[in-house]
Amino acid sequence: MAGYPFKTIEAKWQRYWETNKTFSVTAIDKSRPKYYVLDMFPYPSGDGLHVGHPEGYTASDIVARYKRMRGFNVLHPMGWDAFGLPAEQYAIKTGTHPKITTEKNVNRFRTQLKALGFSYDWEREVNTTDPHYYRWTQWIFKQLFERGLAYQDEKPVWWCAELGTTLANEEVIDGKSEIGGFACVRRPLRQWVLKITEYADALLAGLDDLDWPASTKEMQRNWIGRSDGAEIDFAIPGNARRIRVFTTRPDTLFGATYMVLAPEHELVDALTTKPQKRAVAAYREQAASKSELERTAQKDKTGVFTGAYAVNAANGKSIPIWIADYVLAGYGTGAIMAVPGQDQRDWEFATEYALPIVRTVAPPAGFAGEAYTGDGVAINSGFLDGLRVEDAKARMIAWLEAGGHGARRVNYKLRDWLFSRQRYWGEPFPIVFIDGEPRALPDDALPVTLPELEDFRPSGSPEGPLAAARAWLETVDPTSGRPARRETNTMPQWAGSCWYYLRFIDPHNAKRLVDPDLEKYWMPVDLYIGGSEHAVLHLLYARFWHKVLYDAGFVSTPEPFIKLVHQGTILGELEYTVNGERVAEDLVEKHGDRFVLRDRPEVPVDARAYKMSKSRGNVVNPDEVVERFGADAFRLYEMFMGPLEQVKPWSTRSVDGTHRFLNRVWRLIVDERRDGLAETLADRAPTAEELRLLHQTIATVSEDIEALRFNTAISALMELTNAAYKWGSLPKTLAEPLVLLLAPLAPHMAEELWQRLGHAASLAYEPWPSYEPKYLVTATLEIPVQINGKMRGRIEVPSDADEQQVIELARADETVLRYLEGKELKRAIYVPGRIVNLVVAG
RNA sequence: GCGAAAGUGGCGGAAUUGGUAGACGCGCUGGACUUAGGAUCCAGUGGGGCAACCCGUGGGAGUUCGAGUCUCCCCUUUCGCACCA
Repeated sequence: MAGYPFKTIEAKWQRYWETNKTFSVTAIDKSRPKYYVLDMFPYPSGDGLHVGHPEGYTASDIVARYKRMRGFNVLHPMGWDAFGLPAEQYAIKTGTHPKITTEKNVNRFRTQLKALGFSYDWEREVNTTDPHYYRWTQWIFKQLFERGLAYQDEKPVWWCAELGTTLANEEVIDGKSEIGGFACVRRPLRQWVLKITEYADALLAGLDDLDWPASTKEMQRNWIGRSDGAEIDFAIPGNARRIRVFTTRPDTLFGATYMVLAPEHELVDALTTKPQKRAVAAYREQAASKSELERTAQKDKTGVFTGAYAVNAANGKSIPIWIADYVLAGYGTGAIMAVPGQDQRDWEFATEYALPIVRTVAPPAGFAGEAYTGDGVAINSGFLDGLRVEDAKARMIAWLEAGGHGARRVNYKLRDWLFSRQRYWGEPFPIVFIDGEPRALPDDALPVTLPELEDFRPSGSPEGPLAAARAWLETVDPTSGRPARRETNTMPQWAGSCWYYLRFIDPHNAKRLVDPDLEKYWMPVDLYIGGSEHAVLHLLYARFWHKVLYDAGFVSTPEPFIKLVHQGTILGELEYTVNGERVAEDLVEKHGDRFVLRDRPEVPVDARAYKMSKSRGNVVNPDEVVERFGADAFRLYEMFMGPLEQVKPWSTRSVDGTHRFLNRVWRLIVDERRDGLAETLADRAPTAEELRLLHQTIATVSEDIEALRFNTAISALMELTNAAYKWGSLPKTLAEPLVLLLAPLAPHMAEELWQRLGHAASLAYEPWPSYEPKYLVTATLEIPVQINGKMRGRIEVPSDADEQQVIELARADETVLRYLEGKELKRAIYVPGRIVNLVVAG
């Protein structure tokens, strides 16, 4: 296959960058501005890289290289988020220690990434499973522990039998584990929990100033789930206890006609009257047997009367207390005041069980719905009557507080973060127990390293497999000298990724997490690129840890990641199917807005791209693409596919396009037969047109890279190259900037061309070509002419012509005249430099 | 069900944000050079029509001199959330 020798060139420059430490930022001039561009570091799986990884990595690499040429000190590191289930599951299956598997996978990933020419400072590589690294993960945990932000609690938690471990709320979706999709159940266990709820408001408020995708911010807001309202206590005649509820609508208290407790509510037993005991017990049992999934899936409201009554303090009325599973034990206080007039769920329940409904907000005239949840004027509400919702809320809260019936209250959906796992392959806790009391180990006892084990299997008990490491387990507390027992749980996968961006700044520091001066220089991360699947997991956890470190004075910024971008998923190749069977593309054609079989047009064909998966067999291996087209063409193609953030289908065939483009650039400058520069490379002064196009390209490419619009940056470079072919030659003074513009995108080829153009050093720090608007000025402009809004022709006008002149020229144009004949010109619009529109009648 | 985003050639996508729709690329058609080509170069390529022209950005209405872009209704797709009191 003819073409430029990408294999030789790419290997050559990768070696060059490595030996010359081209991208090292260890000795830098700190008077220059900094730019920290970070990728979400990968979990080094056994499958190696897939084409989705390099999408984000290429984007960040382009920015990193561009910023270097713009004079920034650029921090662009890479590492491994290597604790986690797959290595451990592999260990269970084969007996191979996860350390071995991890090392092998990391080596493979590193080789693959290097083959793509990413400009990482490899001296800063970190690995979360390295004791030198997790020593500091443990140290941060200690900070949390010592501040009361890490505590042990026994509460119902998610337990996944299949994975043999507990999971955090964020890791359980619809009652199934996020990894593997295994069923999970709620089970009370004593576990480590991090008090993320204490940071709920800070995490919420911090979002406002972040340049993040709106959808991601919204997801975090929803996850935190702040709602403002009141807590109200309901007295129970003949009982000293009160039922406390949370409501966002204290203004509707007069309409609370009954109460509902979650079936699990602690007061249920005490409240239930004798005659109701059986029905209540049966209902509770039935509710308990339902999985979380079944419970959320069911839409109809069921419940049972407890036989007890409470007093509505607002109107002194006695209201019945029910239990129903539409009230969740885990939210608010696990009990509600039911206001069927203003809440649709309560309305449905009240209708089902013939409970009274009282409207306390007047619905608008003609309102035909059931419960009315909108704004309006209070009715049937004593001292609130006539007030609008907002005012009524405030008045009611004041009344509740004055009478000791309740108080203003903010409630969150966010729960504290369940932080322990019953697995082997994770960070051990820096904690020992003396007489059952947890104590943090002193700093010089860190890291607590993982003991060797024969059997990595989860024990199925809350202790986890580490409990089997007898010699490791029993120890002596260095502080008190007393015998102690180690914590046998490990930290979740997310721990190591909560702070890795800080370690990249100072990866080899044995004394501190990160040197404060370096931290001040590099933080925050200016651009963070990674998948949206971490919107409420990693990205929320990391912000939480960061805020704790900020409050403790270890970091200087309240937020870690200023700008965040999610790359869109790359789907498999477009597939044509009939009833699930693949059909070759050339047997298919489009009829109207659908695809059908060419020879049987009555058969519809489904055309779509699917998520890459082993089972579907549509996974693309980047190694093969690089082998065939080269890393530069691969990088270019991934960026040329479409907008970075968009989901888009892969097309191996289309990689040919960017490969061809690189070949065209190559041949414009290099002639291998002459073993030197191409004849097309001309030693002449550029023409005005050439300069104009060059500077337009500089402007476009610069703006597009800044805005991460790589697809249009590449097309601009293609246009410049195509033009050079039309010109028949390329002046050397254009070739150099062209090569520099190409450098961030296709760095290997750019370096090689730069060298062949006579430069000794790498172009990595060569100044970015500067754009000069003066070259864009032309003597005449071509202005399109519309008549009644329809395109009819084009005129050439002097670029300094005024409105009147342009309109005169338009009216005099031959083609335009045909349309004006016999008609009356009613109006003429000229948008300077843009367009002329002549409005005619008759 | 609720919320958000998006629907443009055979395909991926452009369109200076209200001003020449389809840049760039894939694919396709024709030609050149070639023993050959899945290499390269040149030309063409939204649909209809011999043409002048007409039609065209999911569908329908509207605002405007002018709408892919703004407004309203509907359809479809994708992504979130899903009894949160």
